[in-house]
Amino acid sequence: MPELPEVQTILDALEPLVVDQPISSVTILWPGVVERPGADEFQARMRGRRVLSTGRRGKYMLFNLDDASCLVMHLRMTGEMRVVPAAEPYHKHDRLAFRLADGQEWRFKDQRKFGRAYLVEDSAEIVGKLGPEPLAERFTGDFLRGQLSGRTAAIKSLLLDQRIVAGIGNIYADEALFRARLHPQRQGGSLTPSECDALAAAVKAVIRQALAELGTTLRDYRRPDGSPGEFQNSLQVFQRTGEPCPSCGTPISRIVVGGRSTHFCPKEQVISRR
DNA sequence: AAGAGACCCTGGATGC
DNA sequence: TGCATCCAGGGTCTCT
Repeated sequence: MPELPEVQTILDALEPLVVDQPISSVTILWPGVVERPGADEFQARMRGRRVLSTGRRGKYMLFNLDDASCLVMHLRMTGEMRVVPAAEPYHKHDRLAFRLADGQEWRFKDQRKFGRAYLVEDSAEIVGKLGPEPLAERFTGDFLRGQLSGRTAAIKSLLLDQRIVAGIGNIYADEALFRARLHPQRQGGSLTPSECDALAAAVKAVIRQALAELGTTLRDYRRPDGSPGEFQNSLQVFQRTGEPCPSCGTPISRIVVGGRSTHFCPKEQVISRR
């Protein structure tokens, strides 16, 4: 499932292939992929456009276009981006394709049809309500403490709330909570200042490492050249149920928090001390 | 306002 | 072997 490190890795590979290439035609293979405007208008307005630069906010990809509009895309669960020769047959799960001037085709493939494209005048229409980037200077323990104040929901659920911090999904939430040695069901507002500091630092560290290792490939995530990431080899708790905690050897537990599978060390991540 | 749960989807895994 | 059911989860929506 693409989270911040996967989205950034994909964008880094995609950028040199799509920037400055006029889009000569747009093929919508499944109309539901276009969230706004309507499919016909999307097709008409994208034709002839050129990507000037790319960007990212949380898990959203931003493609800044030459008419000052912005193509915003979200991969959700199973979205993939590839750039292939235009003559290559479509895959069953291809949903959207942009024909580029150099004869290549930029394709969006998405088995489960959760991914979306938005063509907007201002990207803030889509990403305006997101919290800070985890690697931003303003994402600190103090900031986190302010956001968590009074909140009774599980810290795991709050880490997944994109309005608090943008880009974290199920994998990195579990990994960060393990690194900070916090139980995923701790109430957000119960975290002490030092625990907030530790959690903010853990989030930054896990995101930095996952970026360096080009993301986590468990199933569907692929870089645009088809190769997998490497962070799956660095996972300490995620999807390691029953395997020994890398720190103390206790078998990793799996529970459901906020409807999401959650993995943690039951000995080192406890709800209350003593 | 905040929190909990449903919903959207497909296909792989599991169970009978 | 074949069929039904469960499960994965990001974001949005509804309900309380």
